[in-house]
Amino acid sequence: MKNDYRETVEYLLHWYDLNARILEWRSNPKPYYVWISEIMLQQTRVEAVKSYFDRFIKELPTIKDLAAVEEDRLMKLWEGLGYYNRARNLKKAAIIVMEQYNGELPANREELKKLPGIGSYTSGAIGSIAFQLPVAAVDGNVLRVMKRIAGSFDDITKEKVKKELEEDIEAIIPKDRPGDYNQSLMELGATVCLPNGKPLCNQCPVMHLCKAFHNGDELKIPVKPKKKERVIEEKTVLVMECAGYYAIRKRTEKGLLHGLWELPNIEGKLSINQMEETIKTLAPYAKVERKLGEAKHIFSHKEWHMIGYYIKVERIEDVPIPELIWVDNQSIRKDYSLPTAFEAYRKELN
DNA sequence: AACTCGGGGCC
DNA sequence: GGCCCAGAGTT
Repeated sequence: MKNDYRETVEYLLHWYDLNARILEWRSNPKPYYVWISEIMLQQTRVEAVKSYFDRFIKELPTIKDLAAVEEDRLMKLWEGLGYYNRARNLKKAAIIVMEQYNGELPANREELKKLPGIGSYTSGAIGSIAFQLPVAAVDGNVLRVMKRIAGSFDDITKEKVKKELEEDIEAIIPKDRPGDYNQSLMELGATVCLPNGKPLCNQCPVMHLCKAFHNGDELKIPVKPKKKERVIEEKTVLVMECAGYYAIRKRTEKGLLHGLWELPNIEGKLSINQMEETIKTLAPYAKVERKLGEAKHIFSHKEWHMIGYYIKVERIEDVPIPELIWVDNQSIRKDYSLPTAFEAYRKELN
């Protein structure tokens, strides 16, 4: 279904001029800054990104620096932000930009989209904000705002709906300020046209154009189907300590949190008796000192339900588990990316 | 078209 | 306890 959003342009741009938040990557929209910020902002709120962005740019001020950064350093810069493939793809793309684009991002949406980690939204965002290309940048905010304005009950998780919206936007996007128009839609979605049933319609610069508001449907839109339940995984986490050093290991190559570090852990929740039996076979001279509390960590699609044990080891040689490395707490904090999922047990390290 | 991939903030 | 967030890549 085609929608005409032409009338929104003047109101949204004017509102954006008065209400845009001051953000580092907005004040200085160099392609590299816009790129890094847009990747960080994928599925991530502005407030969470700010400090990561500043640190990242300070550490890796140019695409050349990013292309050369060491994997562990990169993961450390991303630690806690989540979706770690975003960071790996940044580096991959930076190498391609150095080798194929003379060190500068291409000012072309299709070329941008070829780079790892840059899809339809991000290519539109970088294209319009950094290069003033008249292209749409449709994210969750834009879908919500536009479907409310149109009074549309389309299922916004459908790819076709997103594609049609891109076309509708590109039909009316102002050629002199495409990046500002896209950002005005996102800014409105983030600060006024809020999700979860609390839009601030009385503050909205386009409420007179909004069919959802007119019809009293603003809480029913956007339409999304329900998500399926998360899978629950039970784990027993071991805090193994030897003279102030703690055992950690690198997670396997693929899948959840791959390539990051973790506290050693076993499938299933072991009772203290089971733990004592198990430790005999793993490390005969280790002692189960005490039970730690239970903890839960929720990912998008699974939950870890964990129990922990504090295990004391007299000599590292007594633990014949080759994949473990033994590191003091200060080094872990400085050099090893230990995901937030282990936070409850990480507190035991000192 | 469905699944995987993090973490946090807000109700 | 559930929702959603300036989504992209893989299957």
